[in-house]
Amino acid sequence: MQILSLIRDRFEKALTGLVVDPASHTQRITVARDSRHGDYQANIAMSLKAEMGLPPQQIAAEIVARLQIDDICLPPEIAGPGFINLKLRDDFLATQVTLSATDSRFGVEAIVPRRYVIDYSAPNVAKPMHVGHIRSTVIGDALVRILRFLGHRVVSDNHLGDWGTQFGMIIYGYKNFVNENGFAENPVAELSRLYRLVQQVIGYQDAYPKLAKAEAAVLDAQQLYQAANAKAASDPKAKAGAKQAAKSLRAAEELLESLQQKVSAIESEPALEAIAQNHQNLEQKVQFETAKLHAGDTTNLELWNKFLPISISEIDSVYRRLNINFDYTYGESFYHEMLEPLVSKLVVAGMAVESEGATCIFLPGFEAPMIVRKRDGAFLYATTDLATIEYRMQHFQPDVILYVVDHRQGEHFSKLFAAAKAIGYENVDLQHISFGTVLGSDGKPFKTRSGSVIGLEYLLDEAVDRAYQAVCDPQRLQKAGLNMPEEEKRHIANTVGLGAIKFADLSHNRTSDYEFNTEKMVQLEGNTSAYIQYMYARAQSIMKKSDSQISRESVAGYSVIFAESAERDLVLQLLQFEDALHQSVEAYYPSVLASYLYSVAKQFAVFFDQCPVLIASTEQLKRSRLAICFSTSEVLRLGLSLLGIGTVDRM
RNA sequence: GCACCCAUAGCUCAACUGGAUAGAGCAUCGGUCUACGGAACCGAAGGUUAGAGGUUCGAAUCCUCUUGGGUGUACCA
Repeated sequence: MQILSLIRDRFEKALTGLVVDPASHTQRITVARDSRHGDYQANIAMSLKAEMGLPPQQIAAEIVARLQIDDICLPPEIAGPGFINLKLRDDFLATQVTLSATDSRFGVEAIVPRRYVIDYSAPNVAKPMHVGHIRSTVIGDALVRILRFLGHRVVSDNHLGDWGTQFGMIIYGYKNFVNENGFAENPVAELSRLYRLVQQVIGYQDAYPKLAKAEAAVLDAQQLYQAANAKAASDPKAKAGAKQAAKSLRAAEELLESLQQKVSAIESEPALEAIAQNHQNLEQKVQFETAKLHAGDTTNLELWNKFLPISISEIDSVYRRLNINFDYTYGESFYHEMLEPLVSKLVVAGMAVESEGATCIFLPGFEAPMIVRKRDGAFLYATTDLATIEYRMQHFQPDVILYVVDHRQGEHFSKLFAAAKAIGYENVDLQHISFGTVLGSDGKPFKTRSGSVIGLEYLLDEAVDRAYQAVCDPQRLQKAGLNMPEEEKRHIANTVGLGAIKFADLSHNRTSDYEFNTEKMVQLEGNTSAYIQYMYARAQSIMKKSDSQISRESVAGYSVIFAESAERDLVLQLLQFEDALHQSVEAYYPSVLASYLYSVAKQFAVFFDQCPVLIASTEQLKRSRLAICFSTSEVLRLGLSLLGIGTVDRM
């Protein structure tokens, strides 16, 4: 039962014959922001002033007169400049909540399905996963779950980076620097070491020749800065120039510092320095290995086949912990054979042309073209992405393809989507579900103090450890009267810790950057999953203690009554579950569902505080409150599960 | 240089996409309860929504400019 759409339907009927396009106005009916204005509000009349040429209050009165809604609401009230305020009838709320509680989907109805392909997570194989991979993975997974629950047909696809330069790096690294014993003992760690080693040396070789120039640039910038400052002192108009100069100076200094870091990382270790000396132009050598792999070189292909499962098993272990599954994992390599024919086809059709030796698609509105084949004949990720669209259209016939990828690739996707349209894919809705950066507490991209990235597994471990300490603190458990075996404690810590990481991510508006702070997110108070999980556990505990056996089958016999306002407030929120789901996928913001669940949990805490259940004044009231506990549990458990977060019966 | 994004309470974030007195959580201060597990509940304080104009019944939200930050920018992904 979607209350909002029910109300909108009634308004649409009332507006029919009154205005030109009734449906377009009903979007302006929303949950009341302030409960003093009722439960829902319609902000329609004001915007109809121009169309109807009447004062908004009069329009509102007209609408209300035509509105048939008394089976759901109390008589509507008109307020302020023409708001129509609605308050739902108590008997309606009571009936609906019982009805929902008897349903395993809490009354959420399946809708006309659309076909979705959701492209998310997409880590680079052979590079260790880090905190940056959390967002795509967790947001994508939540969208898959919610859309599926609503009845859509969803294909989840992990577009693994399994064919890129990083393989050239570990192939070269393996051929030249492998520690055989280390590889035999722990291949994942050894590959990761090789990757870092090669990356460091390339970084060094790239940075070293630039050092002198960067030093000079800093000196120049300093001079310019001083000159500009001197000028600004006498001439206020030159102030902007001085600021600009300060900015340039800072940029030059930062560049120099990062170069120096790369250089000293190698020079501080003689072994690394020797490698750098003995393997000049490593970047080109690595590119050569990559090119050989792409060309089908037997040795490199064998190595690729050897390394791939190793890296994938590591990634899979992260997915297993996070309980994330994909329908398909078609990595870049999967599309490899399709690139050449695709580019040829585009060239023949005249859609791709040669420019400066590269094969390009020029797109109106973009300065630079989309390059689909490099001068040296190699293909790029743009090529793969186009081939991927083609493949998905042929095999999945989606109405929508969502790319859950960080915002820095915004321009790439605008180009890709324009190109896809240009080559004939006009009937698919392509959307870049972009998200912000994960920051450290210094407001900069999340890294260790020394600048290296932190492994994802480590962060998961940390969250679980902290959760264990907080939730399974012996004193706390004793005070709560909870006696549990070690195994259960670990299970709880796992559910709470991993939930905390997911929830911290999902509760933020995806387009904002957010600060990653394990300490805070597992602090287990405030806007965290632990708080919600805790409220769920408390509701479970009450039901367990009652002698009546409430269940989905029996709850129909527990009619709901409102003795306190806390009960009505909670029930109203529970019935907005379906609205929250629809709203969260409307523009693909899982954060809408996350904050809905938090406010339900908070509302339950109020109910819990003010409405004794087991010792309620009458048996009827006790049964009503049990039904409310049951319904709350259902919504919290279901809702969290749609975010990929679990619950436990006690914690 | 050009393009896109951002700036909201001391801190971390919301604000249903133009609605009524901008809300939560931390932190601070004060209060409640011999009720179902004190990770509880209630209250106070905290804001010229970076600044200046504009659009209209109405702006944190849309437009213009200014300031400060981030990101991307022809052969990496």
